Amino acid sequence: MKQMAQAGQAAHAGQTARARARAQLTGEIKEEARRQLAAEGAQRLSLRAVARELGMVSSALYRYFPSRDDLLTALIIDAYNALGESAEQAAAQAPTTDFRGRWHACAAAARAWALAHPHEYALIYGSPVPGYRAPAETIAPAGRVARVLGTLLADAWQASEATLPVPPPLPGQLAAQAETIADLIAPGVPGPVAARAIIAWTQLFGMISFELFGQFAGSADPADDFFGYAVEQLADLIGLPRP
Amino acid sequence: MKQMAQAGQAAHAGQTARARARAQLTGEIKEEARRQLAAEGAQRLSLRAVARELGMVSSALYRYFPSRDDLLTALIIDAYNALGESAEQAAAQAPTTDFRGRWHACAAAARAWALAHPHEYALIYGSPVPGYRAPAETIAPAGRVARVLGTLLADAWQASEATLPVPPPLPGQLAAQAETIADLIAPGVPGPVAARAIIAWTQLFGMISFELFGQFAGSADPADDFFGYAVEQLADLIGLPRP
DNA sequence: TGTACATCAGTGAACGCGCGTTCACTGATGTAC
DNA sequence: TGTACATCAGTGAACGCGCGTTCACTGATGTAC
Repeated sequence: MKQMAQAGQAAHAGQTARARARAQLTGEIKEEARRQLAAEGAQRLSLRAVARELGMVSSALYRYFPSRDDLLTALIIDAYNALGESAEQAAAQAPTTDFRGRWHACAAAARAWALAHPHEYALIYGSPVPGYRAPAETIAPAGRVARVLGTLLADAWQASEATLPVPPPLPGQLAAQAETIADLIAPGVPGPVAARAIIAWTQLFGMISFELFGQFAGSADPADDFFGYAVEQLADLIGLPRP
Repeated sequence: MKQMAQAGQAAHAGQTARARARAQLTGEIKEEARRQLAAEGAQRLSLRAVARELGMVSSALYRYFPSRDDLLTALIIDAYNALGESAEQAAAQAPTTDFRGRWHACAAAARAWALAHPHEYALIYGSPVPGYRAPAETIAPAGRVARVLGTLLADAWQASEATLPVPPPLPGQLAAQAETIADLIAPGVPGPVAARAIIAWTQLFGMISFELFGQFAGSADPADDFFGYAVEQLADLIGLPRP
């Protein structure tokens, strides 16, 4: 029995049956919670409903998540990771030296993911859930899309340092903030360029939110062409070379 | 008695005591609801708590608002109007021909209002409240900030038609959408310029939302300088003449 | 100007709902010797 | 290899809460003649 467990597949190596069951049920709980989140939105997500759907008693969930907020946190982290992964993979499809292509792919993937998972998007980029404070573990996953942008910008800068234009110096605190960000996710890129990348990043999610939350009704809706156009303008703003 | 009422102040002219009492209580209900909204957020706003605070029985509120959603709608309209009015007034402070000044003032006022009323801002620009559908009466108030931008843009365009650059034509559906918007709020402005104004408008609220919802933590926080810088970049993008 | 009737505001009780969380418990799984 | 004890998962009942909305009612305000 013990030998069987030890000789099991790599994923289960060394795990007892109990540990395996626990891992699987934890996954199932998150899956069901995600389903309800997608169907109803974050504030309608309840532990009791999740338990009901899984055929368990509600108190049993407390063996897996110490409170509703912890379940929410897990979903938030998953959402950031899913969005980030989708942006990373899309950007990786474009040729490494096609910086504009990478940026367009990243932006389009983020938008597509958001449109496909509106409630999960709202959970991470919408109004904060009242009474909930995001713990530190969410920070890293939350930065993945920005990192994609930072990386391709750094690559672009390194590839054509001499030909890219450097914008004028930045005002006040922004100079230091932009340098910090550049050091962190786009090493080698000058602050003024990084500041414009922050604009692009903000604009990207601003557009997605507007589209998803219905603010484009009567203007840029449907937003496909507007989105593409704006992304192109942002590429110009941060100085990505035209192919 | 009747004569007194008829000879009353203009605001009350022709109103019976009952009608006046009704108008005032309606106002007090909204005020208290706004207080709770500001303190706790939209999903914690409850009819019962409002009634309690006003010393009424909860069912009495149904004489004033047929349901919780109707109260929410009233608050949404008020919020759009307060934000819009504050942007309009700020923009009107700048000299009419200082188009950049008007844009900066409008943007700064919108941001200031949002920071001062975070939950009201979240109510109108955050994730939609699940199960709630905004009725048509919210559309006009929702457009007031955009209208400020449209008006100053139209003014700028009219004042210096010859010297402003016209961007290249727009792709796909966007051309028609931009023309429609221009006709509606910025008559005389070419579509490609209007499209960039939509970008500016999106970016404005994208930044405010990011700041309010905590996404700038670790990058552009505090966001004062970043905000001013971005607004300036947007002025360049839409081609507002430098003073 | 006074009276009869209609309208309306506010009351208090009730309906029916769902929620998060705690707690003492049973029985199965895992571990140490 | 077998036994004794410790750990853990899941149960079922309960606590205490607050919510939106309905309904029959009382008494005050307004209106028509």
